[in-house]
Amino acid sequence: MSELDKSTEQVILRAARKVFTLRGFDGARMQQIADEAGINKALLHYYFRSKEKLFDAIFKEVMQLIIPGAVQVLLSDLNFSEKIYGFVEKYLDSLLANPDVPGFVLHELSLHPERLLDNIKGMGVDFNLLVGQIRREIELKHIKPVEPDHFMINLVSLCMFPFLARPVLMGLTGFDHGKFNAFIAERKQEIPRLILQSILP
Amino acid sequence: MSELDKSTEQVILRAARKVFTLRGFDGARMQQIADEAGINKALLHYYFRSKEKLFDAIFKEVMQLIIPGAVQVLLSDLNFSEKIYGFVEKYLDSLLANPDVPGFVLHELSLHPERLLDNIKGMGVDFNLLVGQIRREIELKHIKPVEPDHFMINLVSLCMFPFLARPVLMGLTGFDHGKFNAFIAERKQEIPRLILQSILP
DNA sequence: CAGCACTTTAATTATCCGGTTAAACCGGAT
DNA sequence: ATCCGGTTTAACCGGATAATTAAAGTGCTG
Repeated sequence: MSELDKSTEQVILRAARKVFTLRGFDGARMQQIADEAGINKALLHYYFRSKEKLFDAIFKEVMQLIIPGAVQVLLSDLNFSEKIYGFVEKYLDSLLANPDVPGFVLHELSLHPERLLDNIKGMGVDFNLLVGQIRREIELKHIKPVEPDHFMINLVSLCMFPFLARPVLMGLTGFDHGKFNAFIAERKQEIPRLILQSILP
Repeated sequence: MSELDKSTEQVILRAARKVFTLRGFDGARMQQIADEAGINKALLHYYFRSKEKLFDAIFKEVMQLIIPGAVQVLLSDLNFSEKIYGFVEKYLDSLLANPDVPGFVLHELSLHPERLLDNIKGMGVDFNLLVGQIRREIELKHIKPVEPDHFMINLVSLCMFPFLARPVLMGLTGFDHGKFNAFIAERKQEIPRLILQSILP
């Protein structure tokens, strides 16, 4: 595999990611991906034999893009407040860099949970480890007793939802691109404040 | 238009809603909708001339299903805490009755914001009215000063997101259908508690 | 009965799209 | 120069699917 190979493959993957995340698997067209990559359909199939194969490739890529980075922070040895601030900051940044990935991923997961959930399992996101962390913090009286399930869902909800609702926000309230980004930036303080004051003793 | 007409039309709309919300516009098949309704494709086109027309019909229906009911509570003359508890309770109930509507709506909105946002505008959801309510409560010192934008987004995020992530929850943690519903029921207390303690003086 | 709205059946058209193929081109490596 | 992997071009295939049509049937109503 030559240098050119790699770069073409990358060009294709970038194009595919754009089209797939924008239109979903069912809405994406191989022709559109080829156009976006500046190549032709034939070459697309030369690299990736089928739409499914191409999709699988970018889905893995995209999952690694949103999940693991921010989780590291939660497993570090910062104190609890710092962890929350750190997580939210990192997570929002990675979502800002890929604003339509969350909607894409959740939509595809809801269409084919069984097939796609394996991708998550096999990538080192250990839900139980996080829950264990929280239980420990409770035992140490660093935080009030909370249901770890609700805590995690609350945290992720508050970070991710604005991206899922972005079209509505931008269409209904006068949000433009810049205003939306500023809004998310504000949430780097807003979310930790909301979460923390509910659980700090 | 006879009684039979109406009931057939209703049968079609119910079938279409099921298939569309489950698979999205691009994933939905007219044949599948006909099967689900227990009729044939020809009759589908007899009532709704095209897939687009049928989609428009159910999209309007579905929007009215999630949006306006719960908002009433916020505009009533309950005190602020009661409003929040009431809103969350009502909203979660209507989402529980239509668990895959949120994902469907947000996905379609992100594909065709311009075309679909009109549906929202023309249905009496006055965002500014809600913001006004919040500002008034602040002036009256019923609640601490908050950004209305963040407040509203926080509230909706916490209610809606679990439904968007339901496939993940049910695939990753051992949630089954009953556990999920119980989890949502818990959130009728969890969400107002979280929200309120951040803004009550 | 006759008319009318609704419904079915079955066949057909037109389009879209994923995938394939063959032939040629190009540039770098052997 | 020759070979070869990457690339282009253009045409094509086959299947899926939305949409249409014609013809007949059903059942209610006036």
